Amino acid sequence: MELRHLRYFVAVAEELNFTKAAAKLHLAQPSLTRQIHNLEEEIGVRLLNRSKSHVALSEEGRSFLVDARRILALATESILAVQRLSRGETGQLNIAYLSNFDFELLPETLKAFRQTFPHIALNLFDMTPAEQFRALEARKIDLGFVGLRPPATAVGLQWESIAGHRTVVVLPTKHPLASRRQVRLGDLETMFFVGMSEKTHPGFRDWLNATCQQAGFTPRVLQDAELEPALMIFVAEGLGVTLAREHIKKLPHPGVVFRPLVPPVRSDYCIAWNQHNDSRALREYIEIVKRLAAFAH
Amino acid sequence: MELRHLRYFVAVAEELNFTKAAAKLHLAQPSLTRQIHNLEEEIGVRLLNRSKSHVALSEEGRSFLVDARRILALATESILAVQRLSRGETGQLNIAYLSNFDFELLPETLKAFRQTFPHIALNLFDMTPAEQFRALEARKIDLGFVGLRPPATAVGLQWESIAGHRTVVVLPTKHPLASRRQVRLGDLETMFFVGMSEKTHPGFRDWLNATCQQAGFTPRVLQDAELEPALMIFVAEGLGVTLAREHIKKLPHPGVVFRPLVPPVRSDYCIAWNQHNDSRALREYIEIVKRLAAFAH
DNA sequence: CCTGGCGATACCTTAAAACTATGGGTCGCG
DNA sequence: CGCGACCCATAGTTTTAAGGTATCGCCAGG
Repeated sequence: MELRHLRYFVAVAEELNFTKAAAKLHLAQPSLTRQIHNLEEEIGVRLLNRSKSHVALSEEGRSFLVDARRILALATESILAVQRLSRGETGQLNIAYLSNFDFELLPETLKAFRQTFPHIALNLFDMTPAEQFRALEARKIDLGFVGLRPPATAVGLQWESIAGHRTVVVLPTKHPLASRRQVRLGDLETMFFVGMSEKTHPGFRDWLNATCQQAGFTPRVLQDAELEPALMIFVAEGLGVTLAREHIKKLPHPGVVFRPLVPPVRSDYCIAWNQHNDSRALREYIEIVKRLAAFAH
Repeated sequence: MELRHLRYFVAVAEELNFTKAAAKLHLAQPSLTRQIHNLEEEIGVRLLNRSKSHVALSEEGRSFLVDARRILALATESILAVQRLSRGETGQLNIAYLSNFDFELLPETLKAFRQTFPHIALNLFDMTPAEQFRALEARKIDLGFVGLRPPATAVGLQWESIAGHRTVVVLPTKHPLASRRQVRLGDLETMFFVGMSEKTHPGFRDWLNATCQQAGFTPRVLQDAELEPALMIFVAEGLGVTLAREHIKKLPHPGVVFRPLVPPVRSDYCIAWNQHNDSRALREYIEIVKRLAAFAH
């Protein structure tokens, strides 16, 4: 059975006259007769009762007509839907971010995107970087504001740095260095550090090591936190110091102070996506992020 | 676009390999390639991303795949459904009756039908005879327990008498004839009658006239009732007498008595259906009614 | 009883689906 | 690094089946 058979059957059912239905289909009447016969033969059910000079739907024909119309409507609607999708008139974009480490670029770019592509649904998900990497690999989300560079274990991901944030030192209030207005990276060489767990922030340790290496030392990490609030608690309790992007200041915590580094140290903020993701909405959104990121510098 | 294109596309989408998909479809690979190309060209959307030696679904392809599967499933399900219908495994039978004038044959036949065709849905509707005739013409119902013979105005209806019910006289308690154990039809010649309205019981007047004609007179009808309970009230109030099938006794009413006719007069009880209705369930049901009706004699 | 309209049938034409053969590219393995 | 296996695309041919023409037979209406 092909859609053609359904189209022909619906036409005959509407006209109840093979000759007229054939004309409407721009078809010769015998061709139509034959196709309907073929259809009835294939499904093994008489759909039309033909007395000489009169055609009527059988009970089965009436029932099948409903289904035939539904199938045809679904087919044309599916074509239109996929065409709309390819023209970018519909679609969705699933974006993940880390609520504890959000910054202006996310709402700005969402607003800009929504203006240009108002018909694309934007879905936001709050995930840790590790969750984002998994979701990107599984194509559950299209783009993640991961911050950290994707670790080597996350295959197939593409990333781009969209900002160079100032790095600050996070200290307990009662820490000797807290009295200074600014801190040199080398001052931290002898300190114990707290960090983010690799389970939730894969690549954090690499980043911390690489950053400290600029001052020629490897940080000694005593304790890992799974989420940012826990990190602040650990620092406040004096378990160690840590480095973080300046945006951590938006998460103030009693017993914790932030001090700028001299000379300033910048750390990348990355977005990541699946390199096999050919979503047009994604491409457009990345363009917007890049443009606004460049503008912000 | 034909269902073939969808079948082929789904196969390729499942295998992500033209050669294997072609084998699964018992098809040469170039044919499959061409059909997919044709499909993409017709709808104007790239559904598959082919790098040399790798096939992947595009975003549009993923979306279209869902629809394609739905359409194919609907198509096969529709065929199965209409086949079940033609085998009598499914279907429905809409039957109307007059609740005020019901008799044993209805529940008996329903029970017998349900035993033989347990998968056919039986829908019952309470309608006046006039409503039943209209519904039969409009094919809203398949069969009506109309009682009366279809009037000439109801075209395309077929009917059959399934019982010859005894006719009784309906009298006010205080009526002179009420004191008799039985009444002759001729005794009613001088009486005033109440009857059923032609609006709700088309053909009632014809039946009443034809019955009285057996005694050589034409009844003088003073008042019409739209429903049976109203008829009983009118008789009780002394507006007139009337004739009815014996089953009217199931509707006792204070101030009303029933008296048999001597010699007995029988009146047909008819079922009616649309002569163009080729429903298998209907045919089977009529057979059951005829069989049980013959048995009841 | 004839005529017009309709569907079925027979036979032919044409379009397109399917096949074979083959090319050229990529990937993986030795 | 090169060879072979695999894979999709293309070209040309065959085959299938959809579409067209002519015509028949049959009912319905005049």
